[in-house]
Amino acid sequence: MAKYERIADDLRRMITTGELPAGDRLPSETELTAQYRVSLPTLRQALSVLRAEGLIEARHGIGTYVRTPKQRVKRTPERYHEEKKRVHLPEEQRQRQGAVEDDTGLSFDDIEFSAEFDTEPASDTLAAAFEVPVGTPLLCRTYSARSTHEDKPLHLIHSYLVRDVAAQNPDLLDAANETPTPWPGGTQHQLSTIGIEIATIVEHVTARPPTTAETELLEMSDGTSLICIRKVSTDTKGKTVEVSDIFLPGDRTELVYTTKLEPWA
Amino acid sequence: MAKYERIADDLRRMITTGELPAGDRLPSETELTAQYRVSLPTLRQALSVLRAEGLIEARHGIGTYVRTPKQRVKRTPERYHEEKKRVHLPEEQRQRQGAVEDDTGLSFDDIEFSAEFDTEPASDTLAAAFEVPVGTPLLCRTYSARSTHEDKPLHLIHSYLVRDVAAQNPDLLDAANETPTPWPGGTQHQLSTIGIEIATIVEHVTARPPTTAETELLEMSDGTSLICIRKVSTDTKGKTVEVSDIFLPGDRTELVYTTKLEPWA
DNA sequence: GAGTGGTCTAGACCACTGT
DNA sequence: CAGTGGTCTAGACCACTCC
Repeated sequence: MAKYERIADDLRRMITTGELPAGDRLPSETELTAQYRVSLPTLRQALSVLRAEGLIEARHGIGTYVRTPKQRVKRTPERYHEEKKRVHLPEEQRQRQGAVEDDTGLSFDDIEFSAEFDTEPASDTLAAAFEVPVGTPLLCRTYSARSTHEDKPLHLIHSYLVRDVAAQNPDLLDAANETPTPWPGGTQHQLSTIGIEIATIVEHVTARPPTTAETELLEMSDGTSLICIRKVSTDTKGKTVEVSDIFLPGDRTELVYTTKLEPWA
Repeated sequence: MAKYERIADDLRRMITTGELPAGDRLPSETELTAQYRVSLPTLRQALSVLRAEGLIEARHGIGTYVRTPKQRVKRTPERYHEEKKRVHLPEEQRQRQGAVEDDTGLSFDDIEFSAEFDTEPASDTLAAAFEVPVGTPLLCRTYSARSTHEDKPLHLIHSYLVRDVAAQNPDLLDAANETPTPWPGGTQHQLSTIGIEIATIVEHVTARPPTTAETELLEMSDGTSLICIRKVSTDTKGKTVEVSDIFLPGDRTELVYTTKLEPWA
């Protein structure tokens, strides 16, 4: 077994048994090289393993610390039921309760919101989902949200609509209607303005390491995973009307799905 | 910007644009050091970034390759409905169709199954879930499955039951009844033998990098995430009767959850 | 045996943080 | 300023794979 693996195993054991409690500072790199009788690069390789596993966190100029688990924001499909119920409420009520607030438990005023609109030709997979030719213009809306109290983004969303369909209500094409506050009532209300009722939402959940760009956008630390949800919304006739890619920081998110089974006769 | 970041960015661009297609071999490390005019450790740092992102894969003694995306096994809560329906079928039918087969589309004979039973004192979180005192003996059952055709495990599961409850049917305590083939009809049938009917299943989904031990157990490669599902099953009276921790390789799994919304009046 | 990636060393300098 | 982690070098040897 390699030296760096032995060191990583030893430190991991100390962390998981609580010998090195969460939040504690590890000895400095030079101290650890002396302790384990290895060169600095070798020691750093051991630390990089633990960093990749999310066990420790290095703070430049300060020290290396045992990471403390983050409070997780729960996200359930209940939000979609609530969003649908809100569609026919008066605007004032729609405005005060949005989907983001459902998830986070934060109030409307605590959330910083940003939206950016763009038009893109449909890729293979998106064209297939919408059942339109590849290259069909899609309205691509990019949303992000962050709490004003906490320092990190809550999510990053790319939402796709067929542009010609969305254009039936020109207000839907203008990002200005979602800046600085989101459209009151969310996407389901937006679609209702062009006669669309969402009947089914399917979420496809995957997870992978973030790219460096995603790490920066979501301000994720090393040793965390990115949860990706492809959300496909279909109307009452079974036609796909919206596709969203939702990116969530894996160390701060928990998805909750409830299945109710039919009772035996 | 650091040299290794420039190199990683350059190679990442070539991969994502298709200039370096999936499956292609990268130039050798010595070639790349010459090309980018850097030392070997610096170049290797650049490659380690891309490996952590899951973009490339090094094969010792052969070369470094652009990774090809894996076929994902879909997993939906539909399995739980099917499992419940099967409980009252005759054993022969139960045996030929198990939950693992539902997920993978593989037939009964293509799956290699292993089970190991153990008794553990309840931890804080498990005790809270079962509403029993901390330290109460729990039956901990560890399952894993792999396809006989493919080479990698499909999942790793720890299933917990209160030991005294399970002991009402001594067959449930004996791993021999699940080796080499799983209990016909799965956990829901097992619980039915002691008068328990599952009414609700809640899945809590999180994702994180695997530890080195988990990487080995599930034969995951670098640059992949671990999907963790804590599955809590409650009976018709709302009592928690089973808790499972399900671990899935993030690069080979897709979770699919469908939400049907109530129509507007 | 030739070529590949994996490990390790000793030492240097830089960048960040706190005092 | 001192102490910390971040980057980089030149060079060595090992382990694996293929011919």
